[in-house]
Amino acid sequence: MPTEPWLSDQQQRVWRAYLQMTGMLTDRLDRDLRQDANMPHTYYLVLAMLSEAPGRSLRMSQLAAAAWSSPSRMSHAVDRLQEAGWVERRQASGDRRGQIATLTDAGYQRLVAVAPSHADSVRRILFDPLDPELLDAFERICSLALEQLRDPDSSGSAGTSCERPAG
Amino acid sequence: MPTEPWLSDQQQRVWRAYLQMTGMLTDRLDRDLRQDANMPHTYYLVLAMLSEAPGRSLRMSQLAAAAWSSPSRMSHAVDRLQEAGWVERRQASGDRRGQIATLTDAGYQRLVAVAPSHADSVRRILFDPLDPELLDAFERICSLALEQLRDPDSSGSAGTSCERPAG
DNA sequence: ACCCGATACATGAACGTTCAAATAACTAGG
DNA sequence: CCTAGTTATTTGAACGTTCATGTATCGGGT
Repeated sequence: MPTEPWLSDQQQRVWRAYLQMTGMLTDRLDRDLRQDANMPHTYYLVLAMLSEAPGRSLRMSQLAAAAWSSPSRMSHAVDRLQEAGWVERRQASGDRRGQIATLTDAGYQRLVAVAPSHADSVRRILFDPLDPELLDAFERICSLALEQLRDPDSSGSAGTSCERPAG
Repeated sequence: MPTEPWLSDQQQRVWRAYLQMTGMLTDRLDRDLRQDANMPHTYYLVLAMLSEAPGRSLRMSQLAAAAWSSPSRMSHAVDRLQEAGWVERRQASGDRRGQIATLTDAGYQRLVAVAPSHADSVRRILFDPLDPELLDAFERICSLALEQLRDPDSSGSAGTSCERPAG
């Protein structure tokens, strides 16, 4: 029903390049962060989001939304970050169900100790090679995909016929 | 030492869009594949790579390379795929250390049953919104990043000073 | 006041990935 | 040969994520 089945040769080529690129990039960032700060990239994002929030604090649900994480994942993550002494939990005033996560001084120091080399890696690998035109294009590509991802339509199976697997 | 510390505002914006886009996309694909075929996306890739190989077979190390996976991960993955009856192991002739993974008929049928809707999702979300220019740009962006990632230089810490975390 | 559903978060088991280490087989030098 | 070192693959424990479920708490109706 939609436009066409399968991917064109170029689309297929780009898709595989995309898969390899994102895989290698997250691998690299994750490995570096684990070496430098003993935490995975997702945990780094939690600290970064908290550091930007007023009072370096966010309710669990807001923190999960900010880091594009599920509530359950954030619960586990804050468990670990709390054990490490980088985040604290506090009861929310007004709503006794609410929990507020706060970045500790130790957590902030950890963050600022690691952030420069992390940001530098991202810039060197991903952005330095792009001229302004390509950067604009990259922004549009991400925005367009996000638009599709946020639409409630594209879910479930829509398969037609089949000859090649098209990994 | 390198060009500049941190990211520009636009780079920061694009980086976060990229993080959210890749996260949501892999989530969506992984969820769909688990529902349709009871396997994660990485396992789908294993089947897809095997299906394209001569004799639908590859040595473990080649399979790992084709799917951009570690040897250990592939070993565990083939364990599971073997339990499911989608892949078989066989001794390599000539090198008694070698193991050859082969896609079974059941595995191939599973693959072709799932592939259309999977490819369709990828196309709808990622490629349909792109005009030819943007698709070209996307290809160049991925290639440039991969070039950086393959270079042996960009590793370890290169941090300078710090004010914002720049998640 | 009570009930019903929704909301906020936590819990625990299952799963996939990673890491370090182990096993086994090949290869080259003495 | 035989030893030392390398290569191919496996193993098991630790970790992070997911899923289904559990436990409070809030809000709106009656």
